[in-house]
Amino acid sequence: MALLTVDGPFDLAATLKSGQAFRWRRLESESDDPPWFESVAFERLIYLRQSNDGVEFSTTPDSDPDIASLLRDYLRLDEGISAIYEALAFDEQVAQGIARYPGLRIVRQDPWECLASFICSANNNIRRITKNVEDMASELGSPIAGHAAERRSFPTATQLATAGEGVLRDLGLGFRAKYLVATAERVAGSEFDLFALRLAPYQDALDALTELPGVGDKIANCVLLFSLDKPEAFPVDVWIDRALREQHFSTPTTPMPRSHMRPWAQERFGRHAGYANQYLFHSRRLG
DNA sequence: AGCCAGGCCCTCC
DNA sequence: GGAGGGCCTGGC
Repeated sequence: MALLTVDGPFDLAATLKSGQAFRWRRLESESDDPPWFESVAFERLIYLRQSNDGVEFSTTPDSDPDIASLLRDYLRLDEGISAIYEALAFDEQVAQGIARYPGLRIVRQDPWECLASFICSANNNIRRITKNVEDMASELGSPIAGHAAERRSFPTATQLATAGEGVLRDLGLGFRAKYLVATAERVAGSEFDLFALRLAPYQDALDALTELPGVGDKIANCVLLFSLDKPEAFPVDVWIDRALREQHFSTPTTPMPRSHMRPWAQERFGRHAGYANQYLFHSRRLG
């Protein structure tokens, strides 16, 4: 076991269970200690637990000496969260969210797993998205070295494309199956470089993503925010729609259509729009 | 029974 | 460009 030191507010449970990533499980704790969270990443089983000093972690297998830096990176532990909070404090609704959930952070996931997971999110609920993602891993992913009977890595684009629509439909993915396969084929091919979008400007990356089947503006912005280093991304879903409508567009005779909300919010919140989004979403959803 | 769930796509206008 | 309907599935 080892420790990741954290600077500034950090809430592991809120961060891992806020609908950004879908493979974190809260394990039953035997005592009053904080619970462990388990996931599969970096071809390993990953365990994280909040402690007074930061985040404890262990992985299996544990042979990689760089795993600590990978986890720091995943959890964005070196992000200057306090400065972001200060920059967003002008908005009353966001400020209330920050006060209620200090330390809720935006993670930095693997882009492919993030993209495939959010394709599953269309017209779906978080509970079922979680099941869909886990079922794809169990059925199509690769086992962890030394842990053949346990959870598997999320399938690569090639693994998903090879499986085909029928297999995914049988797994219960519904109409998303054809989108998953078609997008997996594009990502597995040589023309579309998903990882390279981390270095592309926001608008270029957005345009590229929305060319993919099953990926519209909302899902693209989720992928940009949670995996492609675009902190200005602002996914507008039903919860954000409600939150903004209630706060800012409740009275006008012509209510703002959803398509206008993202530009409006990005103008308002600027380069930290993604954090504003996460707080509006989390606060409104948990009520 | 009918509606909703962190949408997207297609068709019409 | 935008409004309307269909879509897999599961839970209430």
